[in-house]
Amino acid sequence: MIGSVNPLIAKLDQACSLTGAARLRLEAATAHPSSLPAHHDFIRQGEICADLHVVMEGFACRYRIMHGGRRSILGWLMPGDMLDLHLIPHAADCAAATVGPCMVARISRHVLDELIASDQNLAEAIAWARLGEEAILRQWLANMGQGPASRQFAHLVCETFTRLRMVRRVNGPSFAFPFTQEELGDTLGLSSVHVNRVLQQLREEGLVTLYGRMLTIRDLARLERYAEFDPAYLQLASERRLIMDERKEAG
Amino acid sequence: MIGSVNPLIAKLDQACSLTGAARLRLEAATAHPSSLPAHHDFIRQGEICADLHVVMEGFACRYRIMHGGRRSILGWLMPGDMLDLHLIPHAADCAAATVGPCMVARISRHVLDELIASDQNLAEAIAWARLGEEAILRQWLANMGQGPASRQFAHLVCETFTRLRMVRRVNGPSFAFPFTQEELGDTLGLSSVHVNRVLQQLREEGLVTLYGRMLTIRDLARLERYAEFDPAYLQLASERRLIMDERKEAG
DNA sequence: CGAAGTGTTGAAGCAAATCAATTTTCGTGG
DNA sequence: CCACGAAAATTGATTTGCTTCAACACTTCG
Repeated sequence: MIGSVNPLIAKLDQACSLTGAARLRLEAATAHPSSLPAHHDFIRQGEICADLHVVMEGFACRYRIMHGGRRSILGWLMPGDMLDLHLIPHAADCAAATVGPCMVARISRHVLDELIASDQNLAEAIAWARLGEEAILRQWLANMGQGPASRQFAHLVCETFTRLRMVRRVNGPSFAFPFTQEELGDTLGLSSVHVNRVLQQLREEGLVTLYGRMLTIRDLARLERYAEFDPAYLQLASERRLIMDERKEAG
Repeated sequence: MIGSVNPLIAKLDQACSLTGAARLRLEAATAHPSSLPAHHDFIRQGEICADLHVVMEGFACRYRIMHGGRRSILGWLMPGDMLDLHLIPHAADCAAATVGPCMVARISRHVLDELIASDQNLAEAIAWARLGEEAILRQWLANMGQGPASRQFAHLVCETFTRLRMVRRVNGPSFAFPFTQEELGDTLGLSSVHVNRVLQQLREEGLVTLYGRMLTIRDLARLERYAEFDPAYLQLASERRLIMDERKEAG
């Protein structure tokens, strides 16, 4: 299953049904991703990069080194996710690195401009993708630091599972999960020791297990309740259709 | 001083020097803000609002009611800040409310589209404003939950002071600060009791005092060091000029 | 003037950090 | 393939920052 679907197309198509021509253009633009090893920085903080990166396979993250040496992970990037989607080249306010081995495509600003100019629908889909990106960021802000750590982690798992499903990267209850406990700690603002205890707790409660680099959801419904997870913020795409319909009725 | 400068124009002009015509258009679009009382909701969560709101005077915030009744404040809005800057109408993922009394202008999507179409420079300035918005959001995520609560609060004060300065809303060391301790707690994810103790600590250290609804910075340099505050993320505007210069040299 | 909202203080409890030691897993070269 | 060293996971003991609960003072406003 993995690799069988272009994740970028899957994601954008969910926002605005793409034409065949648009699919072909996207397919061409992402046809030759580079294969990066685990823990490889591909955007440095402060670097001005005009090009767009697209994660095609594996996990990457955005992070920043804080005063005192502590690392803070500010976002996870999964297949179909774009980096620096802003239409303006600017200095990166945080670095980006792979977590496990990754496939990352690079689209030059020039090609991106062409893509957007060529297809109104595609331009709109990209705008929606950016909106979704922002929604996730705000959700992280709301999630982190609120309630017990086990709930926060459970929420993160629910989000990840949903995002992966949207780009057809899971179908069963398990998926590859290359984060170390220390990296999870850097994400949630917890010590790795405490992450370990949280994982044990969730395993004992029969919600989630993490063996090797494989995460398994034991009881999705209970996990979502436990995490207080509401997938609405990830489903801007379907919401969009509601809005379009409303407009037609109004106009 | 307060009210003497249109904060939206001040902000956008910092990103891309505006033409006289653009200033006039912005002035006209924000000429009749409505005056809202304190603690007044003006965007409800889930509401689909196509129009753009601009805070012209006072503080507002974005918030969400969490499972369990707790309120989480996800952003502060100050003079010159725009809400729903996305170019797409969509369901709000969090509510917006005034904190103290506020002046809020409303720009219809129609007028906004005209503004953007009329002036390339203005369109670019708005894109930069959105970039700045995102940078602040990411900074909040990095700030909250990292290090002691007193540092987090100090950082918030530094950011607020800098943002207000950029729109000419302060010149001395003091400024109006209408937040209750409970609202500060909802912002930082702390109990109001602990906020109270943090405030006392910062006062004892001679960094910040908060009397009535007026905040005074006693020692800015020390406060910034204490907060580990780096204003870079707020200065995308000046950075922009660097990038433009680079381009000219390259091209 | 009374009532509600806000700020202040103290005491007790708890979640998570920290420190430190041990085991397990993993990657690599012999 | 096994042996080795390094990275990651696990466990226990201790400490601390923050929460919660509760009472009380102060302010603001109807």
